[in-house]
Amino acid sequence: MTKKFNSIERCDCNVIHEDIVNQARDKMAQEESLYDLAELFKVFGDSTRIRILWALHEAEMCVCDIAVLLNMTQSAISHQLRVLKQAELVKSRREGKIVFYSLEDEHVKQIFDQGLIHISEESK
Amino acid sequence: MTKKFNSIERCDCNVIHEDIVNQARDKMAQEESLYDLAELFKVFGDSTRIRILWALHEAEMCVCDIAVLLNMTQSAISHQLRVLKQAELVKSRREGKIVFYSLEDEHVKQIFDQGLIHISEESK
DNA sequence: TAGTTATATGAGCATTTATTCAAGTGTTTT
DNA sequence: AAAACACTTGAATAAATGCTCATATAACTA
Repeated sequence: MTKKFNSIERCDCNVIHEDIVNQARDKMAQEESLYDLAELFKVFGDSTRIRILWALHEAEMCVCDIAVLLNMTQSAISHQLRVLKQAELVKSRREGKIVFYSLEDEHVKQIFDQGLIHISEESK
Repeated sequence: MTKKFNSIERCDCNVIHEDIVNQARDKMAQEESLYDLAELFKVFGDSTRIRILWALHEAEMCVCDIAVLLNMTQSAISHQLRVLKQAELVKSRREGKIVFYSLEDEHVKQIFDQGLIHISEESK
């Protein structure tokens, strides 16, 4: 009854597997950008944003075109484009009244593809 | 004043860019698994889960080892391992009282790597 | 059998997030 | 200059999410 279940206490495993834990600790330190990585994937982890990216991979498009394509309001699309721009996944170009959006670079496609490989393996 | 701002109405662009929009529409139909893809990236889009995956890439580990490594409660880790397992990113193996978790396959690493490439490009 | 250890799980709570609504900016047209 | 158009933005709201706490389960141990 003295044991507090919800505290971060060491258990016997931690001692038994000490070398494994320390090894993993080194690996964690090695990659300090794991938080940035999570932020990047968070941007991909929304169906609206991923559909925008997928559409832009075909062609440069303006906000209202994307809106009708995804059957959503311009406002909603504009908000999400802002997120995508902050993540440096898309860039924009103004031509008069119209603002055209396109993919920032080619990595986007590669991140997509790796994900799709996993999806297709899953459904086997 | 008759214009409703927040409805999904066609604008002049949609007519002017008709072929581009239709082309993109074909591309959307082509990949009906975009929602699954978003779900996958959503799992990667959390720092706790991505650190778990990163740790497991080094070695198979039990729940309490991961907990001390990330300085979090066993409960929190267990909840996240459940999410990772449902996404088929990790698998588990029981050995007496202890449950060992490991990566389901090698795609995980590749998805990681693509993300890291983007991160490193960004910070240039 | 009772107690301990390792893990899982359901409910509750606080935070984040995606969308909507309303109002704004910037550009073109009349 | 005024109206129309394409887009942006801030506030509000509803839904989703991650963690905590308490409890449950499963395996081992005394």
